[in-house]
Amino acid sequence: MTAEETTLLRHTLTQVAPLSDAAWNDVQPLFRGRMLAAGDYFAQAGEHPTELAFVVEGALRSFYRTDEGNEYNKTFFTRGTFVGALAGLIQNTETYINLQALEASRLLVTDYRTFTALYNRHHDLERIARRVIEIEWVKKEHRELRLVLCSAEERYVYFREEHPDLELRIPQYHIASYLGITPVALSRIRRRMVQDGPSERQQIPRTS
Amino acid sequence: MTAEETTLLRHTLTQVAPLSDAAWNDVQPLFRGRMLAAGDYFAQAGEHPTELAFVVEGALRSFYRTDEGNEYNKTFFTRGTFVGALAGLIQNTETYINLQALEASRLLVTDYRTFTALYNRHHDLERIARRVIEIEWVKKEHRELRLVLCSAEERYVYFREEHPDLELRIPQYHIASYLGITPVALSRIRRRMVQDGPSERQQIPRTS
DNA sequence: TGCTGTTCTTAACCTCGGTTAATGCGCCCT
DNA sequence: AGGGCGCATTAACCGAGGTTAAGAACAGCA
Repeated sequence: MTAEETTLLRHTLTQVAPLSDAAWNDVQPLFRGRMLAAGDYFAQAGEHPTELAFVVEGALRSFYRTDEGNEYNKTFFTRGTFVGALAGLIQNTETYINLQALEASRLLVTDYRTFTALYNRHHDLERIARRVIEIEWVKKEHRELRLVLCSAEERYVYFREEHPDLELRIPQYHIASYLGITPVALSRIRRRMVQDGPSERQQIPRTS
Repeated sequence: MTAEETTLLRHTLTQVAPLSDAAWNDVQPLFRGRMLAAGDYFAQAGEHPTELAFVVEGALRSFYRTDEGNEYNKTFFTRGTFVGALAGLIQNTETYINLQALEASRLLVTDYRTFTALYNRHHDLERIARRVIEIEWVKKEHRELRLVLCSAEERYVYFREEHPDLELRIPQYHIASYLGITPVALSRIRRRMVQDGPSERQQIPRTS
């Protein structure tokens, strides 16, 4: 773990709510650096997840795989975000979500139970955790509204605004899966957009 | 506020995580009873929300209204649940969500800022808040998966399992809106189901 | 009793996205 | 150079759900 990496982690935590030096001194040694190659899994459906990570470099996706083997990309994770099989960690159950590196990625990894145990000693840390999950909840609400109220083309435009860097780094079928459509449909949409120009879209409140 | 009402509130909080008597003694006086008639609003889009409520009796819906006046029912709230324009409360901004009573409803209402200020004095209260929002996050994840991976018919079946009491109490167009379809489509689905019997459905992990 | 408003149903037509399959393109390998 | 592979595109067809509009059932009420 380089100084730059821990600084990014500390900075990210502090941005959410104040973090005391005492809490940080307990938090910092819990994390270990880890490299993932493209295609490597950080968590797999059916496993009981135990780890939480912070992305320093690279990109990951969380996805759900149906019984028939279809995949739905739920979220993309890039530099400065936390990644983990949250539902499994929170409920202390097996996860049904897969977490996979889309490219070579650098993570800071901690044991989730050990981390949350610190909440007892450091109230400020639990406050940060509360704020983080609240913010994530709001993001989920926005995503829900887009899924229901926006066309696939509108969702595609939003994706490009949300992840301007990602579009060129990952294959289009991953983007299609994130939008909840097939690669064929995304290709049609892209053609329509270059021919006719992007059409007007619903104003769904923005995250951040 | 009757004793039965405060008992339900305390019981609901305690189920999430331990609640000290000291914290409860500070929490309890913050809440005031309020009745809503069917159709009354607890929060309206464009307002800056300040209140959080606990449903003791009745039913409410949260919904988003598009620029064209179309409504999408995001959630139903019934006895024993918390209701509020969460995104607005959390981010201290105007809300884009409406909260409306679907039938005569009894709420216990508190000022959100006053309530969250208690987190400073009572760590256990902030823990409960963290757990509550975590659980809500998991519910949102499940809803997202259903929206993307399940057909309208499958979502309808899930709705009936999730709210077995509600189906008979509220008009079908509210259910259709919750499912993200039109009343016409729901009517078609209902006919298909009584004729052919409900079809097989995707196994999306259950909430609760 | 009839009028009115609300909700649900049904039918006819249309659109968007799914499905399947063929084609093309770039890239890696030997 | 040639073969193979992964990915994007395109076309043809299909089906779920949207749209519009017309009835049916029912309740409230003068």
